[in-house]
Amino acid sequence: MLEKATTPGRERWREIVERAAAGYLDGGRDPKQDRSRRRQLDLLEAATRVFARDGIAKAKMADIAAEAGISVSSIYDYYPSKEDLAYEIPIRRLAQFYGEFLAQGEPLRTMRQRLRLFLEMATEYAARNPDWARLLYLEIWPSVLIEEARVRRAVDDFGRIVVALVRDGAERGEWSADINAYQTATILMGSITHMIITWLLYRRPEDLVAATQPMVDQLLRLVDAAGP
Amino acid sequence: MLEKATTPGRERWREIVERAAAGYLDGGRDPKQDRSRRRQLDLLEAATRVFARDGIAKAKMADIAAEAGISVSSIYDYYPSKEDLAYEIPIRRLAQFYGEFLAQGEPLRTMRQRLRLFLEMATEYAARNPDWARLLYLEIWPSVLIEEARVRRAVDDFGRIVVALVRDGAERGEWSADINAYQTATILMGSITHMIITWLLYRRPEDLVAATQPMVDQLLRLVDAAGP
Amino acid sequence: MLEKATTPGRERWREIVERAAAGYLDGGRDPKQDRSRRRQLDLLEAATRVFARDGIAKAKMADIAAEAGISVSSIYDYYPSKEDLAYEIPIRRLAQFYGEFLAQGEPLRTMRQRLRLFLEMATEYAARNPDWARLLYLEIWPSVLIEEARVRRAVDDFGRIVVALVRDGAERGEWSADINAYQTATILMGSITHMIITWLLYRRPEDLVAATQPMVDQLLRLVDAAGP
Amino acid sequence: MLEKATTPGRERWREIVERAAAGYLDGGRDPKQDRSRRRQLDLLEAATRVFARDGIAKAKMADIAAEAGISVSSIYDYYPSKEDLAYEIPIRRLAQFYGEFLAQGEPLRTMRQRLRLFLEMATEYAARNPDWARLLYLEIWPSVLIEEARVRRAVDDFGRIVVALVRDGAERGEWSADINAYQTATILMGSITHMIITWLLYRRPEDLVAATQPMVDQLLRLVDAAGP
DNA sequence: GATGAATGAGCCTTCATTCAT
DNA sequence: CATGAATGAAGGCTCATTCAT
Repeated sequence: MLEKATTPGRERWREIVERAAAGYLDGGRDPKQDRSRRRQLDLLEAATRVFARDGIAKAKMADIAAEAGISVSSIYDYYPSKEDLAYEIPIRRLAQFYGEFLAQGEPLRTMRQRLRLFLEMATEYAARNPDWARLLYLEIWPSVLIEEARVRRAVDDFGRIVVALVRDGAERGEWSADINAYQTATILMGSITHMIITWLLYRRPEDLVAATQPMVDQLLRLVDAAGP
Repeated sequence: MLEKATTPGRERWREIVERAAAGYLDGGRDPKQDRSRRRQLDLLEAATRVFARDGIAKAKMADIAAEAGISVSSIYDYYPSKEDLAYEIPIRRLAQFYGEFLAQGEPLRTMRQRLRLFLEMATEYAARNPDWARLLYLEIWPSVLIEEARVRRAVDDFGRIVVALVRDGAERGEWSADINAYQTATILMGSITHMIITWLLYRRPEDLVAATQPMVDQLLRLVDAAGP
Repeated sequence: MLEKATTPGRERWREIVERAAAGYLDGGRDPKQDRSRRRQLDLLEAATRVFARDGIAKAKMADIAAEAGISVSSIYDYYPSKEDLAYEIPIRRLAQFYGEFLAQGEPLRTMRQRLRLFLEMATEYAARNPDWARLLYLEIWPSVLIEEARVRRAVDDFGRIVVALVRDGAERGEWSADINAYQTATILMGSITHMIITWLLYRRPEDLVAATQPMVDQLLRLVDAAGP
Repeated sequence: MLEKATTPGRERWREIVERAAAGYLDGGRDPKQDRSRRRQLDLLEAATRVFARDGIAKAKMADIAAEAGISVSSIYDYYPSKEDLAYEIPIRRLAQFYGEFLAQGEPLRTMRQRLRLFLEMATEYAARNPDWARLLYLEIWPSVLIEEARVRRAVDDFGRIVVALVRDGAERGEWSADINAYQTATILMGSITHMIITWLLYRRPEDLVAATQPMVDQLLRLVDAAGP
């Protein structure tokens, strides 16, 4: 088992995260279009704010354009529809998030550390980007209606990564091999997610990041103690 | 301490649940209007289905009317607007849920049992009423836009009850008095909620209720082991 | 001329007024239906208030029913449509008004007196029944849309009577035979009507009836002085 | 006079008319938007026709759009609601009318002439713009419901101007200083208004403008002869 | 490349009217 | 008789999307 622990095949998490992080590398930049790039990013940020505030369904293209300081019809130069615009945001943001996790998680030694990192990064990212967090946790995540495959996959990767980390840790012997990875991942993700949502809705706890740490401690203890 | 265990002051949960369950006792029924009552219930169920399927924002009154087998304008005999119709559903359903929990939880001996009951009832109720669950967990819960106080309160009571149960258990000495009730409640609720949402979105795990039990076991072990 | 002054043929006004006043004698009362009669009158008064307040086009049957203390569908026992209800009011009221004028005007000696009576009665009636006056002067009179012949006729009789009085006075030698009856009637009616409308809209002058008298004096001087 | 006769203080009418005429000078035109201006004017004229025909309350936006040859939603590019559209018409038209009166009335020598001008202009304007006249005299003027301050003021200015002219004439010694300006104005306005309304409703007299002149003669004789 | 202008499709809501009881 | 209950028809308004300039 120990040998196996070093087998590349076992590093499920890396594989998943790498693919997830690659999601946004969909084209080189045309230097001529840098100004256009900038506009597009402004647009995405403006859209994030408006979607977060009004919800995707009720958000108006006119409001987004105003927020971005461009004309409504210009939006259609970048995205063919409101939906496409809305979906581009999680695709990019999540890919970026996964990329950051990859960079910071790679040097770490244990899965336990990576698990902690992942959970804490999630809250930190949310705390730093509350509009985006609202959009992700309150709009996109729960949306039954989103069928766009790339969005679905990007969101699902979140859970897959946690499951992979738990499994990888088990295989490496960091905790019981009998651990129910799926169930444990549900607890980890659900707890973090719930805390973030509560913060988004009620601003409680006041300091989201600070409150996360002890909870992660408690959650990791659960992992350590995990039986079947 | 043991005597205190029976002191009314300690039974926070009862107080909260009783008030929450009373939410729907807002009027006796006029026997003459039984037919009307029936229509109204049909309407609420039809609305639940449509809201669950399309989301509140995108749901059409015409679809609801068709689903209920009545005319659109008849809906307005019962509710003054789409919003009001949408809000009536969680208000009633949650009150009913709290009422059932009160009835089943009262005879129990320990808070631990009540905690388990509450969490398991949540998944059972969701499994039995998937449309309603979709509406609650995917639409109403995450909605930033709902400001109607009664809805807000009914939803918030969910968390309040879990916190109260944890606290009551601590005071009765069922677990460490140092337990961080709020954090623990976050974990409990988040885990259950996350599992339900995952089931609603992906039908995984296949048997929601069966999958819940071991997770609740694991969660309760967490409570038992809880330190500060 | 004097003989002619007493000739019945000359008394145009009487003929017109008598026919106009007869408008409401459209049926004897069935003693059994006295209660129903009462209800109907209540309804008409309630409708007058609501029509005066909201305008005929915007008035709602529901409001009228509420104001009358009956059910909406009961209204349809009396009148087949909102329009019919609205039109019944001026038909009755005007006939009643013409009847009163006939009674009070008959004993008078001169057309000048009758003219004065008619103009003053118009303001008095308006002052005493402001709701009805609003309905007549602000809704029915200016309405292009009313095509119901009986209403049209009842309203038109108002002008016809004034013209007839002017003509009769001329024939009786009370003023110049060269008087332009139509033009003079326009001035008389327009002035009175305008004063009433101003009062209805702005409550100015405060005392409508008191303000009318000097104006009628001035108007009659005009008649006296009338040339072609 | 003699100079004093020209003293600003006395020229009440000028002050009122100038302010009233200024109502529509609410912005220079952006030359780039000339096409848009044109559309807007077309729209206003189409709306005038439809409002005149069906009444404001019963007029349909769809009909107005069809009449103007544009789409319904385009109307909302110009005016936020049917009411706003309806109110813009009298505001503009009346300001324009007051402006024309100012231009033509200024060079005149006597208030008597101005009074005649004003009354005759009113009928001429109505005869030339029967749709607008219908809207003003049959819909807006009598409407109890219009509370928009600018409309109210524009309409009220009509009466205020007549009163001012009568007063100014009295002060200049053109007629008795004891004249009851308010009552006289009521007669003048009421007569003209009544004649116009009669013409609008029944097309009688056939030639409105021609019929007006002798009536104004008669009315001015009344002013000349006015006592208290 | 950017946008002002225009629109069609659609949806919520209102309300006069009907009818079974 | 009286009415509660139900509805069809209609209309104001919104808004994502298109397109000529």
